[in-house]
Amino acid sequence: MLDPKILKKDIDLIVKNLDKKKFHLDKDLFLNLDSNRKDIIAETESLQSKKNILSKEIGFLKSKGEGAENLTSEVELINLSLKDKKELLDISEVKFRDFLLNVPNILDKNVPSGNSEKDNKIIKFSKDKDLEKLNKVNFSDHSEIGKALKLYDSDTASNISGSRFSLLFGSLAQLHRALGSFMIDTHINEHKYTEVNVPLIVNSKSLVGTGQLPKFKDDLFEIKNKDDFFLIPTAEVPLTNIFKDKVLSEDDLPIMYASLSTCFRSEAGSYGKDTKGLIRQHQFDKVELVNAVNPDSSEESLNTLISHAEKILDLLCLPYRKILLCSGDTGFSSSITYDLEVWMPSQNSYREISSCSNFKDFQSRRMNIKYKNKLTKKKEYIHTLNGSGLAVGRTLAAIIENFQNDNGDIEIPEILRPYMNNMKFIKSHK
RNA sequence: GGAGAGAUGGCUGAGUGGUCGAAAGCGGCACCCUGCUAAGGUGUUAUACGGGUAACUGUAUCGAGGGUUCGAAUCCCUCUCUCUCCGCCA
Repeated sequence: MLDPKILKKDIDLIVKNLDKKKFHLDKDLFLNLDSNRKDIIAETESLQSKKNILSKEIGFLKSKGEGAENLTSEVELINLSLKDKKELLDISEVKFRDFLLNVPNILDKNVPSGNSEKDNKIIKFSKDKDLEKLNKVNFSDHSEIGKALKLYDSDTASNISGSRFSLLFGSLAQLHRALGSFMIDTHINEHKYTEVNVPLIVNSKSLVGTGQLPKFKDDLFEIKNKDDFFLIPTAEVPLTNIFKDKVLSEDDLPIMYASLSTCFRSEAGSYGKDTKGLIRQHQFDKVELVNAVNPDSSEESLNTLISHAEKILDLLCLPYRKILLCSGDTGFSSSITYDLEVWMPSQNSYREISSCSNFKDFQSRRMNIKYKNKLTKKKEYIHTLNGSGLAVGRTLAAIIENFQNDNGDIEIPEILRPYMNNMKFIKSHK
């Protein structure tokens, strides 16, 4: 949520900024809502004030044993018009807040202008990009490889659940589990995150806090027989909401939480896209990194956060590139987003495997997360950031495709072998 | 799922219809004092939204929402959450 005061003050600048995000901010509507609300507040409060004064006087008179019928009937009259005013006020407050909740975050000055992913800016390629490997022999899709090994089955999964679900068997299931463990272990041990085990079901308030609601309800799975339960689309939601309504001490910042969790997305509107394999599932595992930081250091924190995600790709020796998303591709809540994209040989392209964003005070304003600033002695909004470190299913897919040998076996990246009983290859399941 | 108890400021905890944004203690902050020194004293200490250059001022907030009343932390209703006991259960 944007600060309504700043929005009003810099409205023309903000309209321009959000224009680049392909959001049209209705300036007149906002100014109207704002002044309308203020007028009603003023009227309501002056009535309320009158009422308070009179009521006190009645109390005073009665304590002296005197009658106060005149005053009582006067207050009754005030109450009548107050009731109408309060109804108007409620309506106007709700409209005002709804408006604000639907306005996206403003873009960081470093975000390049652009409309679609074509305008995203490539920042760098991974060091050990193995071109020989990239151009190698076999371009089988990971799902084909998995099926050939008899360790992957989407047909049976769709009987059990429906489309966009998978079954993994044997050493492929083990590799999947190893990946999750390796990632979270690395962040805990090397990057000093605190591991958190989170609820996979959250209420709508939490989703409003992080920005999935009210605008993106269609992307979520809602639980039908229970009021106000949603499956999390990412652990970002519970992790960031840990801080909701808290005032943190400046000394505690930054707070770094990491969680390996299952995520659920309805993938509405992506019919026909990535229908094969593990790339776009209704259910997938992901390690999520969330930082709560001092506003002064959020830019630096984003770079560090990205390096944490990159570290995983480096350790796995997967080829990737780092992308700065253009204005049109940057998400609703984000001010600036970098993606990491892993090389997928079968698609001859890079695919998103991590998305790291600085939300600045957009989420903390929605969630009311503050810290006590030692210098100003005021409570101020913190900055929140998050990133995937990494999406486990997509990483598994990338490993299958990038580490496939000519004979069809999959070589297990060295760093994962301790998690796999020192197994070196995944061979076909007989 | 059944039975009961509860939810008050950063924390503990008083407060059952008016002068209560709320006693007291702890904690925090500021200043002062000092041969009782891991001490003492004094003051101060919430948030949001209005109005005002400002000093300041108005309104709201005692889990949430509704109701009774001229007036609600206090009475009534609904909901949420927490705790205790019973049942069930990974």
